[in-house]
Amino acid sequence: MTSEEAATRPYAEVIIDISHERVDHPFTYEIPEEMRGVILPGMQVEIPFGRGNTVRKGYVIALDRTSKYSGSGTVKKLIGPARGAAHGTEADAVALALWMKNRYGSTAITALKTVLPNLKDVKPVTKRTVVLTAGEKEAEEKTAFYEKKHQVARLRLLESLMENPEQPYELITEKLHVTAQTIRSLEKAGLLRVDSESHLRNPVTDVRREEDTLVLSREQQNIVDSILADADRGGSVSLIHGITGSGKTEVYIKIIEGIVARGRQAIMLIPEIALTYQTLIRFYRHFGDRVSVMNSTLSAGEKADQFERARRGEIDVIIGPRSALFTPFPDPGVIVIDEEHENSYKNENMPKYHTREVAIEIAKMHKASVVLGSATPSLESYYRSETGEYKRYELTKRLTGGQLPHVSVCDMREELRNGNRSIFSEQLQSLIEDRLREKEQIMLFLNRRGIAGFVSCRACGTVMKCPHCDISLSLHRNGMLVCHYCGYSIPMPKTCPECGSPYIAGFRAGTEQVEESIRKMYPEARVLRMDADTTARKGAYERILSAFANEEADILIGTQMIVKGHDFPKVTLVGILLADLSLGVGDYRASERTFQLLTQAAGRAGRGPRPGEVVIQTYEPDNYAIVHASKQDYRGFYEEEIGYRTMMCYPPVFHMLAVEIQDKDENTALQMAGDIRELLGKESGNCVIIGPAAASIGRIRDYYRYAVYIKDRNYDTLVRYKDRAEEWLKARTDADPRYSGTIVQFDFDPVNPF
DNA sequence: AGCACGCCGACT
DNA sequence: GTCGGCGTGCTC
Repeated sequence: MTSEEAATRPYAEVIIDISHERVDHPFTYEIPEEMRGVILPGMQVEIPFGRGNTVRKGYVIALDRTSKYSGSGTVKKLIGPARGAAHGTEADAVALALWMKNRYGSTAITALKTVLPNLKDVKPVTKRTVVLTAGEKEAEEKTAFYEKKHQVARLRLLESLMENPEQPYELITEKLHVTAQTIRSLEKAGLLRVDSESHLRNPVTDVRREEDTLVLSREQQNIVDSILADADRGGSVSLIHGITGSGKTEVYIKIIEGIVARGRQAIMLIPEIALTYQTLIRFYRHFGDRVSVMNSTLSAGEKADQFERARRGEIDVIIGPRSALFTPFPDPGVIVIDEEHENSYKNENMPKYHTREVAIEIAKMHKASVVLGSATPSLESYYRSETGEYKRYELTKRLTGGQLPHVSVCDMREELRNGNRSIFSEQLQSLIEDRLREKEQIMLFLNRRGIAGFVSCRACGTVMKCPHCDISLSLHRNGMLVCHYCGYSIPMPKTCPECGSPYIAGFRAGTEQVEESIRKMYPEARVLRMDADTTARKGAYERILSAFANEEADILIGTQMIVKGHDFPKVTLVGILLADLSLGVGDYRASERTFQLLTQAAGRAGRGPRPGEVVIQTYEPDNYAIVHASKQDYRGFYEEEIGYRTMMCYPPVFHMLAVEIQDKDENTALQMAGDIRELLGKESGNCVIIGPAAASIGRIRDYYRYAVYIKDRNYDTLVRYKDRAEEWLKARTDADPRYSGTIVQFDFDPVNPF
């Protein structure tokens, strides 16, 4: 909306900065005359609110010619802008936020804050420079004057400026020991000037833009051409299914290059922790200081700076996790989602959005393209590429030279029958010995889901549990028992609190135990371990990976985190110690997750010239996820899995809404869950309802957790059920104060079990 | 969410 | 007789 147009609309629709359903609707305020045309949608404003007219913050979502308020109260005047100025890109953001509120069921204010992160409290960093304005003659006169008067601070400042007429403010106050007061008085005297320019930090430094001679294969070039042609026709959604090492990154770079050449911008999304240094360097080489990075180590202020730079058109490309999706580019042309199957693309806070869906919505608004890439696409994306909703491209050749690794499956039940009680199969042991002899590297991967370092009594079997959560406590190095959900911690007891037996000990079945076994069996091997414990310190993650890349170790032992996209050419053996552990999780995505994990882990082997070997150890060698992963057969897995999803009415064939209920009182939670089930049962004739079901973790932080699931082919139908449930909930909490403390949240197409 | 108005116990 | 407990209800 232009300023002229805004000036004709004296009423503002404002969302109050309170995240509560009872105030989650627009409030009408009158804009004082002198501010008309200044106050624009997306702007943060201060408004008087409530009986006491407390000054609160709010966000303008629309402007009107006439008051929309029909109640009996009076329309108040807003106070003014809270901070900053509107830029013009916010109108899109407001529309997106309201779309998200409706689709995912959050309050408008949390949706707005997700989409307009620059509205969160951040202090702008300004760079101030002190500039000499006095002429040479005047300056010399004044120098003599100050010298005579023994005004040493002023003298120091002026002399320094005569030598160097433009200096950073901080340099003067710190090195010269000149106070702000002195600078101000010289400014008043007209001798100098303080320039302040809001300076936006760019985390990209010291990387020279180089002529990167990327030569694409025929396969790669075809994809780039096709996607760019689509972009010129108003955009498309494409899935690139490419095996590990098939050169997806080069394709992304070339697509982005094409989009930037058309004067548009690009958003490159990567999973939470997976941004490798090598990938980054390649983007820097290509786009120089026109690219910016966003990651979790940046402060809120630095993140806001990146958004501001994007808005001003100082950069063309942003690389970052989920939150980088909301970069306010003036004309985004492509959104790339790498490793699109990753769970971190689902926001687990409100609004519980999926990055893929929001990206597609943003793309629709801007006639932009979405490019999804993965070696193991999510069932969702592959299914939509089958129905034709997305275009699909295949990258089938490994460019890095190596062939696909040889994969074998070891039945651990048989090992046990043959008297092998160690955690390594005969085959894996002999391969480890071989690789150590050959001075090649090994990765041992433990799928750790489900086994923590829990503590139990050998005498009576009591497991130490958190008193606030349905979770067993895990033993940490410092001798404390810690709950990973609420942080509760107690010192490790000497005797069992139930039976008094001293035989109480940690049941160590994690990576630590693997490390210990390896050290015992192969004392000469150099071992690195990577898990939540060893990466707790900042930078530890990168340190371990680079140590391994520099061949400072022979064996890397780790959990999920070692399989994400890192290239170690010297690795010729990957051992997956307990492949079926993630199958036991029990939600409908367990097989998909297992298949993805195994395929990605196997892909780590043989990235160099030497062929790789992969050993998958399992107790369920016939499980289809394991069988297809061992054959690196995505298509085969997909066919089988989609059959299961279809039969069971699960996503992506159906959509699923999880209504998550939490209360400190178990009966209240259960009652509410039952009532919601009944309500939804009445609403929906033919769709499938499950529940109330106890959550996978029945209690967290003293809140009892239940869920009701409802499935339907049509997403919008589920949105209607959500709206209906919200409305009903409001009435219920009004009528019965027992439920005022009950938390009810919605999760569409859940990715992680509740 | 927060603040005001409202209807019942221990204080000058 | 009043001061104040926090239980409901509204906020443009």
